[in-house]
Amino acid sequence: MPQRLTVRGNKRRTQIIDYAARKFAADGYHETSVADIVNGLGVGKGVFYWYFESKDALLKEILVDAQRDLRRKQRQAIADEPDPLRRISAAIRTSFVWLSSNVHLFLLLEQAKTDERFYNLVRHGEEMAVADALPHVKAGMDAGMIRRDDPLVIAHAILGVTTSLARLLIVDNKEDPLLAADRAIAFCMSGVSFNGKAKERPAGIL
Amino acid sequence: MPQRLTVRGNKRRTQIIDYAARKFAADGYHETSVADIVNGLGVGKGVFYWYFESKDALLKEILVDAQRDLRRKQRQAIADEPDPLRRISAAIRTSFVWLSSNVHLFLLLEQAKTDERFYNLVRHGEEMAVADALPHVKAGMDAGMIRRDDPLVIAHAILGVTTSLARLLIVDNKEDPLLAADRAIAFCMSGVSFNGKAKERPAGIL
Amino acid sequence: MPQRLTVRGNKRRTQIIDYAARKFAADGYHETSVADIVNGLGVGKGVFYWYFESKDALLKEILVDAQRDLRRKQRQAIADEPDPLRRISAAIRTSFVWLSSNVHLFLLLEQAKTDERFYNLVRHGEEMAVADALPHVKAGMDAGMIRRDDPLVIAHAILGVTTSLARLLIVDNKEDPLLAADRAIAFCMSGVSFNGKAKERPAGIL
Amino acid sequence: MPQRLTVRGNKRRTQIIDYAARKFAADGYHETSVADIVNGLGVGKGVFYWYFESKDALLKEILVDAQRDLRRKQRQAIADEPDPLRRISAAIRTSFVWLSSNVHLFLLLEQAKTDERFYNLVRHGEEMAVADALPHVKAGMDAGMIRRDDPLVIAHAILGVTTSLARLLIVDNKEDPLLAADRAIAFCMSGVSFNGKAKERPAGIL
DNA sequence: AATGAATGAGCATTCATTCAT
DNA sequence: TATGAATGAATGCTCATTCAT
Repeated sequence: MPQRLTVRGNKRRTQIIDYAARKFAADGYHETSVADIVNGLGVGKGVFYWYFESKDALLKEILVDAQRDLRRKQRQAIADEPDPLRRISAAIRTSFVWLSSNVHLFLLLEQAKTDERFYNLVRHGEEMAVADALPHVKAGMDAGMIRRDDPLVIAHAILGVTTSLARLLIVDNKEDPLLAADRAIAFCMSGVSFNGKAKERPAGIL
Repeated sequence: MPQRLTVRGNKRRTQIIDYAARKFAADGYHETSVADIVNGLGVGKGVFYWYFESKDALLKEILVDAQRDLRRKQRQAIADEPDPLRRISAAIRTSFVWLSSNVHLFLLLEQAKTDERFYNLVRHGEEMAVADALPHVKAGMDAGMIRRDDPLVIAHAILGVTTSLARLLIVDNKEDPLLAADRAIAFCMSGVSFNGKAKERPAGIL
Repeated sequence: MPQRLTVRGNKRRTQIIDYAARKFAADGYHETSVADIVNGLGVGKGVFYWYFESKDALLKEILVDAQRDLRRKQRQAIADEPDPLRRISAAIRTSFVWLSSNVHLFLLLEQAKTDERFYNLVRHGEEMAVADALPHVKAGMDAGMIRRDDPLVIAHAILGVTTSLARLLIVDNKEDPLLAADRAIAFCMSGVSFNGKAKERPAGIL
Repeated sequence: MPQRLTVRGNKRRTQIIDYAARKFAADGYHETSVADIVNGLGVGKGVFYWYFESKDALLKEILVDAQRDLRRKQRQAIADEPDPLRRISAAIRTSFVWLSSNVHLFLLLEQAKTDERFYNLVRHGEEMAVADALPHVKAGMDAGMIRRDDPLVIAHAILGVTTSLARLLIVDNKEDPLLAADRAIAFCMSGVSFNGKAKERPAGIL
């Protein structure tokens, strides 16, 4: 609501965003009341509405921020990589690394995606991530490295594998993100079959 | 609450379950009130609590029913298939067919999975589906048809691809479920690469 | 909110309307909370919203009902009166009688008229009252009994005198409504001057 | 709160009073928050409470100022007029002129009159206006120019006509105030009947 | 004089659940 | 079995007012 924030104000704002994101992820958006948030922070209820127009607006901001942050990281990771398959691998790896240090945001995104009110927002972010990946998938096809299919389908399948294994390996099993990424990459490259020519040589930590 | 239901009572019950499931899927569980349900059915509020202990209990029943139904269908489809890869393909294909005629249940399951209160329930159902698939994955590995990795990881990756492409191709694009399934199978079999020996010969409709 | 009300329900509804109207008039609409109303009636908060969509909706209903009631009474009083001036007098007299037994509704109408949200509603009711009076004013002009001016202006002036003297004589001084009406009629007929030919012979109760 | 204001401080104060008066009149006192006022003026919230003890106190000051201003103007207009009826006419005319250039204050007074908290204040101002008019009404009666009735009733009736026609002709129809005043005067002088001897010769501007 | 931040009681409204009939 | 009525805790949000700087 206020136009310009002081340094103190900006700290408060960030504090609320961070606390709320974790609480939403842990207890659920609907189950977390504004009262829970402000009480948890030990501030008055008015503080919340000083910084955010509504509870919905806060979640939207969290979601947009999270997706923007992940996207930015992915672009950086891909930037210097000429090989299409390696680009895709790098993107997957970045996702796992980002996710493992932002588990709450991952869970929150998954949650929001199933809520009519936020579905479009999350979906839009995903579409952009998919759109980012599309050129590389196409380039891979043109270079004969990737089998021909609708690139959109390929991209969504990769997203599905990433999401699914992130939940299993990172959230539940708390595995190392780079090792987990390698397994997702392996599946995306050759599915259940043995490595074909599409297999890239992983540049992971080990 | 009631022990035994008359024939009429059973119809009412089923009617409520069906209406509620669609409403929950369309508008969201939290956004759908018990009043919405009973008003939509043109009955009094007492009816609801005659048949169900609570709103939560109703959703749980819907979820369990849905997962049981899908699982039963998958078992039937797999029963006569000796080849491990074909079993997996058949399971995927069954999922797509079931999903395409139960889109609301698919969406509801996705939704419930992100809700703390129902997460364990849905997860438990998924674990069973994964458990069902596990022997086939292992058999495939033993037969040298599937590369060696943690079978659980493979199973979850397949689940991720299925879920992701079901949403894209069935829910959003309303594609034919068997064609959609073939694309998911293709990805699961060989990822982005060209079909290796792991590729099964599809036995789809065409 | 409910479609059909039982006898009991209708009683409750009327009870709420009546209690709220008096409370609104006494303490002010804004100053009276829904909690005040339900506590005053000794019922739960949900009861209010079982019968009314909102606090605003309740006030609107009170206002419309009040204006409809007054209008109906005025029409009855005028029905058998052939003389234009006597019709006007009868309408004024009816207003005073109605007002004296519905002081709270009078005050509430005055209050609502100054509230942006209800202004149009009240104004619309007044316009109808004025429209009811217009033909008689015109008839009086045509018959040479009323001086020529915009009938709308005349009608509003009469309304102004009625409102103003009702507040002074009925609300504040608690005078007899018929005597009070006679004073308003006298002013409307000849203003500050002595009775000219426009003076009607009062047919008041005494 | 502050005892003495600097020149700049006085300007601020006047600025707030003026802005708030218009906002209150346009949107309603309750609907206008202190935040609305300070934001509309582009100043901080503290400013408001530097100059005014409370929101209520501000409105009270606006109301008192408005009534004092109108009263002062009426006294000036009446000062040199010996004829009782002409005095009354002059007062009515002054009201219309003042109202037409202070529509927001007129509306605000009407609004405040229906609010328990401000009723007494506004009423007190009106009583003083009535008290101002009373001697002239009495003088008119003594001179045989005005029919005998309770002067208070006559004065309130005049006030009612003025208020009612001001709303119709000035606020709604935006008529010329002097022409509008003439119509109010005509009604006050002879009601609906033709001009008797009570009719004064209007000394309006034209 | 002025600002942005903070307070917290209060408000309208919702809704799962219970109850009398 | 079924209904309409009732409950009341909880929620998101507002806003007059105060405070630290």
